[in-house]
Amino acid sequence: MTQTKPRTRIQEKNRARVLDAALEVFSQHGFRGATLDQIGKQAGLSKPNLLYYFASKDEIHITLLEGLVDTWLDPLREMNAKGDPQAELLAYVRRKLQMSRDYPRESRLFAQEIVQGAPRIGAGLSTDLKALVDQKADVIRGWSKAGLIADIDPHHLIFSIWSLTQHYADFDVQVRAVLGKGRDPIDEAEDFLDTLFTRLLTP
Amino acid sequence: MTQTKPRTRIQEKNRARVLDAALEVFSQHGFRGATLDQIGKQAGLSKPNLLYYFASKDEIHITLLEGLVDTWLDPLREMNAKGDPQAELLAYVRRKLQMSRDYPRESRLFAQEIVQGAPRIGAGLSTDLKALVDQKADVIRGWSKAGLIADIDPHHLIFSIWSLTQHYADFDVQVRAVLGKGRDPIDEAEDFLDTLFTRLLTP
DNA sequence: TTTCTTTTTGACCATTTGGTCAAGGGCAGG
DNA sequence: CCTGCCCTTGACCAAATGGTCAAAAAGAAA
Repeated sequence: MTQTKPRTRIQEKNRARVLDAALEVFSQHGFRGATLDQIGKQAGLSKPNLLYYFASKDEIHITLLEGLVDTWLDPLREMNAKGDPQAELLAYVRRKLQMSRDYPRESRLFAQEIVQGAPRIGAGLSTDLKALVDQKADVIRGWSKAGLIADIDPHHLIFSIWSLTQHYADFDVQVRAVLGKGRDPIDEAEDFLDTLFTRLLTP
Repeated sequence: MTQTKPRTRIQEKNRARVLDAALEVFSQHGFRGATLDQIGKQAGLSKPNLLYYFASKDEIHITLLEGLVDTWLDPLREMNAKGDPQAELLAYVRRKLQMSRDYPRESRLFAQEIVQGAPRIGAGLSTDLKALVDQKADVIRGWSKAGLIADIDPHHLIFSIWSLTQHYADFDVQVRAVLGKGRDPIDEAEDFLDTLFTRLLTP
C-alpha cells in the first residue's frame, strides 16, 4: 500500500516532487521506457534518494495510477441526475475537455496503461469503474425514456465523451501537426464538441 | 531504409513472421517494454536469427510503423469528392471502425507512438498526413458551403472520426470491462456511430 | 556542543538486454 | 559426393538499469 502519512515537511515535499517528475517521464516514455535516473534528474534527486522515498520504480508507478483513477472520474461523478439533462451532459463534456487541457500528462499516462491492457489497474475497471458508469448510464437511460434527450445507448455515449475529449490530450502532437501552428486545438474543440453533443442529444 | 526485395522464399516468409510477432509484442508492451527474446519466441526464431533478418530492434519498429501509416490512411483516401457527401462520410466511419476490429494491434502500436510524441514518425505528420487531411478537409468544407451537410469544422470532424473509431481498438479492455461480458462493442458501436454522425452531419 | 534522527550519496552488485561472431547445418547445382 | 551459399544458433560481450548499503551530511533536540 501507499504511505498515506508523510511524517516530515521535507518528505511531503520530496514525495510530491518525485511523483511529478515520474508523471512527466512515464507519460512520455511509458513505464518500461522510463528510467530511475531520468526521473531523478527531473526531480532534482539522486537515484538512491528516490528509492529512499519510494521502495521501487513499481511503487512510484502504482501510486501515480491509484491517485489518477479517482481524479479522472470526478467529472462524471459530478453529473447530477436532478439537473437539466442536456445541460448536465454538456457540462460533463466541458469538464472532461478541460482536464485534457489541464492534465495532459495524466491523460497520457492513463491512456498508455489502458492501451497496454491495463496490467496494473485491470481489476478496478470491471468493479469500481463499471459500477460508476452503470449507475450514470441508468440516469441517462432515464432521461432518454422521459424524452428529455434523444434515445441513444448511454454506455456508448459515455465512451464517445471519453474518446472525443481525451483525444486532444493523448493525440496532441498529431492534432497540432494537422491543424498547423497558430491554432488552439482545445479552444476549437470546445465549440465543435458543443455542437456535436447538442445535435446528438436533442430529441 | 527498408529492404524492399526479399531474395528468397524463406526470407520473405520469415521477415513477415518477425513483423507479425513484433506487432504483437510492441503493441502490447510498447517499444522499450518489448524484448527481442519475446519477439523471437513469438515468431519461433532465436534472437540472433531475428537479427539476421533485421539489423536491429529499431529497424523492426521503423519498418512496422512505415508500413502502418499508409494502410492507416487508406480509408480516408478512398473518400470520394464526387459521391454523396453524407454517404461518403458515413462509409468512411464504417471503414475506419472496421479497421479497429480487424487491426487492433496496428491501432495500438500507432496510438502508443503518437501518445509518446511521435518520436519516430513525427516528421511525416506535419507533411504527408497534414497534406492529405487538408485536402480532404477542403472537400468537406465544399460540401458544407453547398449546404449538403451541416456547417462544421472539417478538421475536427476528421479528428472525431479518428477518436471515436480508434477508441474501440485502443481502449478495448476498458470498453469491455464497462460493458460486461456478452456484448460485442464494435457491433454496437456501428449503430451508435451511424446515429451520431447522421445527426451531426444532417444540415 | 553533543546526541540522535532524518536525508543524501558514491560505490557497488546482479540482471536484463541489444547486439556480435564464429562455427555448424541445410540445401541446390554440378 | 562435392562445392558454395543461405540460414541458424550457442556462447559471449558491453552497456544499461533497478536496486542495495555503508557512511557521510544535515537537521532537530538537548
